Amino acid sequence: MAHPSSALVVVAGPTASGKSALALAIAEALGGTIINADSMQVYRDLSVLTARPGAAELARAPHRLYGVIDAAEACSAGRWRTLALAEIAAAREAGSVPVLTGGSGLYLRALLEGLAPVPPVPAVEREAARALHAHLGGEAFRQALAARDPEAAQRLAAGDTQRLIRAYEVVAATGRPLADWRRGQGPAAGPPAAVVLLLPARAELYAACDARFLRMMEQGAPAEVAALLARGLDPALPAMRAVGVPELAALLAGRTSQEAAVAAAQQATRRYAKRQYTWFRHQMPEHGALQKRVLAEQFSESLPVKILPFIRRALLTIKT
RNA sequence: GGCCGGAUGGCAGAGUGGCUAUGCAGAGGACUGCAAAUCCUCGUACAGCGGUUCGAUUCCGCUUCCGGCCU
Repeated sequence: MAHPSSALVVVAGPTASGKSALALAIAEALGGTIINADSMQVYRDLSVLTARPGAAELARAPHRLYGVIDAAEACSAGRWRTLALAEIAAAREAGSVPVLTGGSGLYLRALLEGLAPVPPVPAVEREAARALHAHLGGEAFRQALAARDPEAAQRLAAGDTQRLIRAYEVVAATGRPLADWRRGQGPAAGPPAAVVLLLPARAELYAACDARFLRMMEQGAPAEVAALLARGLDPALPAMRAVGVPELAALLAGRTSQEAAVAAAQQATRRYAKRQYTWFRHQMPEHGALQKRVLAEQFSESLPVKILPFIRRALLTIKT
């Protein structure tokens, strides 16, 4: 027997804003299932460093998509979306409200707005694009792209390696520019949702970021990184580039002091949080099937009480 | 007390008689399949007061402060 509403709950916000705690409180109150929407918490090898929920939290509500992918693999917005849709369906099947939480804006958007139906680009094609970029350099590569996708070449900066390569591999593999694929799709709205956005004051959040990293150090972050490094994986893999991994790797290699490594990791966290603010302020989907509430504060014991009425109401009134 | 060397944007650190680096921090922004990623943009700062000069952050003097050495 399914839950009366087919809407889902989304708790978003920058790192260390307390979204996991809020999501947990909401899931407990509604009998929901927490589904991870964080690009780094999906990796099995990263637990302490990504502030993954611990045993105590896991016992309070079902958690899905945490630590389900090996660090040797690269997740992606598309792959995550497929996994998330399956988990959402499974939760509903079980009569549980899906509560999505995580700081990866692109993932949330892919879910809430849909993704252009670009067919998967074959690995050979991707490798070819990367090799060509490495060979030509940014500006010449951009010009090479202009021959096939003038619009993208015009829009992207020569230094924007990642997007340049993506645009190139898509035209190369499909014969159609990325923007073309997007147009074909239209404004495909995803599932209806009640969205809670946590945007605490900057100084307050930065302090929380700093304190949390110190806690991670005590909880064994260096050992976690040591174990990851021992696998000898490609340093270009996403998991290898998570905040704290390069910094602690430098510490373990004796290239820096503990104090410097911690400071660098804290700073990387703050920068990441800053980018998340910009994203959540301007890029979060807005459409008819979404009801959004923005809270300018961090998680606190009183927050769930404050926000639950909105969520309950939204779940009942959202058109499905 | 004397001699010498410094004083540059939040920090580090170049430099020049007119066009006022750079790095880091910080801020704003972009963002459709590696997103904890990948990028873009943003700062007349030259210790104070006089003087020289068409023009001083750059030259000179004094003051203050900071270092070093000497007594």
